[in-house]
Amino acid sequence: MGVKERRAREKEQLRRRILSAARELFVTEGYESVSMRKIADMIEYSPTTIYLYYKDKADLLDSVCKETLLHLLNTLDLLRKDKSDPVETLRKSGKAYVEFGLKYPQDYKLTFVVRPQFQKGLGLQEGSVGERVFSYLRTIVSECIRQKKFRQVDVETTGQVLWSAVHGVTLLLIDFPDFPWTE
Amino acid sequence: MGVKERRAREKEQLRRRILSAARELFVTEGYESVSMRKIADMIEYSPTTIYLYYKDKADLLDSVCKETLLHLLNTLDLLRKDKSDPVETLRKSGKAYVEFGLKYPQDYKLTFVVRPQFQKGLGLQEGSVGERVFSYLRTIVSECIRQKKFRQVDVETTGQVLWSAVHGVTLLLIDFPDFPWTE
DNA sequence: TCGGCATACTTAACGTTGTTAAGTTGAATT
DNA sequence: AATTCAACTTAACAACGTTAAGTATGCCGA
Repeated sequence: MGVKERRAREKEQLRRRILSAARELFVTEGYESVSMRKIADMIEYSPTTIYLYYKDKADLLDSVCKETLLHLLNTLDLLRKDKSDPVETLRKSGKAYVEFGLKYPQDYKLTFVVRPQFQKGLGLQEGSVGERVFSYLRTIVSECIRQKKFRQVDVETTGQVLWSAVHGVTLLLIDFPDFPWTE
Repeated sequence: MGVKERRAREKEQLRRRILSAARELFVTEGYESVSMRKIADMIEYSPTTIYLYYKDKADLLDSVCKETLLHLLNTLDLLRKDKSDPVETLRKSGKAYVEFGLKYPQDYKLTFVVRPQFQKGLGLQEGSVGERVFSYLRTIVSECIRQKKFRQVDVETTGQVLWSAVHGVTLLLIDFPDFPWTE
C-alpha cells in the first residue's frame, strides 16, 4: 500500500516545483511583476492549482523567504562549531552574512526588503525562522558578555544594532557593487 | 486678461490637491494598496483626471517623494549656516536626518524604501533632489578633509557609508520605536 | 451675437490582476 | 460496476492601471 506515500511524495514534489518557479520569477522579475498566471505557465499547470498548495501570493512569498532564511541560518550555524572565541565568531558571522547577501542579492532583497513591505505585522514572529536567525545572533552576543569581552550591554539592543549595521552594509554593497571599499 | 493666470493657478491648485491626497493615502494605507480610483474619490474627481496632471501612478509616487526630499534638504540646509566646524555640522546633520525620519516615518519609508523598489533605475539621477541631498553630504565631508579633520579618504565612499549608517539607524528607530537606546 | 475652438473633465472600455466557485476527470474503494 | 474522492481545470468576479472617445464650458474672432 505504498500508493498513498507515492501520492504524498508527488504532491510534495509539485509543491516544491511551484516554490522554485516562484522564487526564480520573483528574483528575476520582481515580486509584483510576477502574476500567478506566469508562475502557472512556467510549471505548466492551471493558475488555480497553485491555490491548492499555497494560500495566496503572499503565502508564496513567505515560503520563498522562509527557505532563504533557513539557508542563511544553516550557513551561519556552520560557524558556531568553534566556541572558543565568541568575538571572533561574531566577526566571522558578520562576514558570512554579508557574503550570503552578495551571493544571493535578489533573494536577500526579497527577504529583507520586499517581504517586510508586504507584511503589515513587522516584528519577528515567535518561533519563525527569522526569529531563529536573530536568536543565533543573540546567543553569540550573550556569550561575548559572559566572557567579559563586551561590557554589560543590553543583548537585544546590541543585537539589533549589529544586525542593522551588517544589513546596511550588505544592501549598500548589493546596490553599489563596484565600490572603492575602504574596509 | 488675468483669466489665463487664474486658470493656471487653479490648475496648479488641483495638481497640489491630487498630490496631497496621494501622499495622505500612500502613507496611511501603503503605496500599492492605494488605487487611482481611491485618490480620485478623495478629491471628488474622476480617476482619469489624475492622468491629466501626472503621467501615471509611479509619477505620483515620484512627485510625493521629491517633495519629501525637498523638505529634508531644506531642513538640513538650515544647519549649514555655521561653517566653522564641519565635523560638528556633520554630527548635527546626522542627528537632524534621523529626527526627520522619526518625525515623518511613513513618508521617510515611502521615499527611501518603497520608491527604490518601484524604480528599476536604482542610482541617483543627475540633478535630482536626491542627488542634491547626497551632494550636501559630500560637501561637508570634503570640508572635513580639507580642514584635516578627516584623514584623506574617498569622499564618495565616505558619504555612502555615512548615509548607510544614519539610514540604518533611522529605519531601526522607526520600526522599533520603544528601544532601550544606548546612544 | 454667433460659430468654432480649445480646455477640462467624464464615461466607457480594454487587458490584466488575485482569487473563488463550480465543474470535470480519472483512479481507488466498496 | 457503482460510488467516492482527490487533483486539477474552466469560467467567472471584482478591482486594478490605463487609454480612447465623448461631453460640456467658456473664450475667441467675425
